[in-house]
Amino acid sequence: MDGTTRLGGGARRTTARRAQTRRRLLDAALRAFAEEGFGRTTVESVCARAGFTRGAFYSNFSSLDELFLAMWEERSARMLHDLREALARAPAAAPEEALRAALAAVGVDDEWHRVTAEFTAHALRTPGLRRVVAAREQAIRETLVPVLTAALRRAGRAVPDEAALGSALVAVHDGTSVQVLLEPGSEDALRHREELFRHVLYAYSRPTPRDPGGLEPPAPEETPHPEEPHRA
Amino acid sequence: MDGTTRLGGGARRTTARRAQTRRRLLDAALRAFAEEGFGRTTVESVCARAGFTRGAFYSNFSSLDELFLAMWEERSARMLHDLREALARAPAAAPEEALRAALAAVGVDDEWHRVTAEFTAHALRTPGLRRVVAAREQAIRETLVPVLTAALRRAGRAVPDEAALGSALVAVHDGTSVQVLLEPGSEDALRHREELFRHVLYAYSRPTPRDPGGLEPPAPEETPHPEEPHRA
DNA sequence: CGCATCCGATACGTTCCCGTATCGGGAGGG
DNA sequence: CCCTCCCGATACGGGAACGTATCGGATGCG
Repeated sequence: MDGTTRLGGGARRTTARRAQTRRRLLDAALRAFAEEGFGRTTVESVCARAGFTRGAFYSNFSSLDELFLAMWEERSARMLHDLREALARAPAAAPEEALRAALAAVGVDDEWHRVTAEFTAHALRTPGLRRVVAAREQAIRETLVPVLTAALRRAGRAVPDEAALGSALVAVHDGTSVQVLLEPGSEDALRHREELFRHVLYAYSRPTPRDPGGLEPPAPEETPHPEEPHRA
Repeated sequence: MDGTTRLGGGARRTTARRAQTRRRLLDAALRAFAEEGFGRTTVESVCARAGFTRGAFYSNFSSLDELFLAMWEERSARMLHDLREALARAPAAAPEEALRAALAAVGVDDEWHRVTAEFTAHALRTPGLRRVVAAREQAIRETLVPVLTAALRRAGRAVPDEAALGSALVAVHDGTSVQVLLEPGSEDALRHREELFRHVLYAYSRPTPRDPGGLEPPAPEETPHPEEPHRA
């Protein structure tokens, strides 16, 4: 914690303003990518926003792709962290509560969503990145699902297929986020989003017959699940 | 239908190979945008794929944005048309059947999905385009929902909120498409997608008490829907 | 306070792509 | 069969952004 790196055999030395420069570049990058779109964004644009010239950029990164990836991983990790925290804090009385906390932590941030959407599209055409995105999604699922499962169990509901619940929630989040952003002021979109989340939550769990617990069973009956007809 | 335009007062004349050129450019554009991403795609790249030089391009379009929009609208309209056709053909015995037909018509086309995803992200930053995309989504919902509703009714189920069902299905389609493409060979992703659709279909409908019809009621009971607690 | 080192600014040559202006071949019409 | 007018190819000038090489100020250390 001295602000500089040790000199140890061959290692570099100072690292003071460096970090700050990197940060400013990373922050500027988010704004640039959100406003101009990745792909239309130029090195110079990012530098201008950060108040630097390209010299600063090439001293810290070797390409726009690298900066983009670094920025995305940082924001994405931060989001995942916030999610964990929010879920840890939520007392998890009702599963609805936990889900609401998760949604609040993740939010439907316009800027961030645009960047993520475009990054995902980009990743779909770049095998290396595709794996990165897939891994992050998996991490999100694995953070979210156990907490929700626990909350559901406490509410007297069991989750037969946790993996399915996880991917359903992520899909619903992605899908409805677009809709919410496509219709800026629409209250309908937000309501539909929330409703869909609730439906999914209950569709992927069923009431545990035994141990009626103390909590009110919020609903009487269950969803169909007509065991795939297996026909075309 | 003579292949050329009438000369009437001041109108232009021929339009023979013109159409073919446009088509080749439009097709090349899809490939270019899918592979390189909109934004990284250059006019020259599109022309090269189509076997033209830039002269042909500027003679037909005034900008890449215009070509992009034209291409997207064409493909998107074609997709909507296919969807209508598939739904019209499906005898709609079971709602699952109708949904399956719809999904088959829409498909999860890698190329097309990437282009759409990026276009949507782009549209989110361009008010004019945002409205175009929103309108197209609405058209899709309005095509899909009545058919499914009818099929569900025939299967002895009523849809209380058609708008909600529509946006839920679109959201689920978008969200799960990404997942399927993120994990190329994954059978899980496909299964989860299908399962989620089924859940949504049943979660947004409930059995009609009267008129038990002739068709087997595929499931006994209903989903919770705990009337929003309205609490934070 | 002076020195070694880092780091971002500046300067430069290059590449890529744009958009326009002009040309020549070919498709229809008469 | 000629002749007109379209339309895509070619040629041209310009600008934007790239990546590198070098410089001078700042920074941290003794």
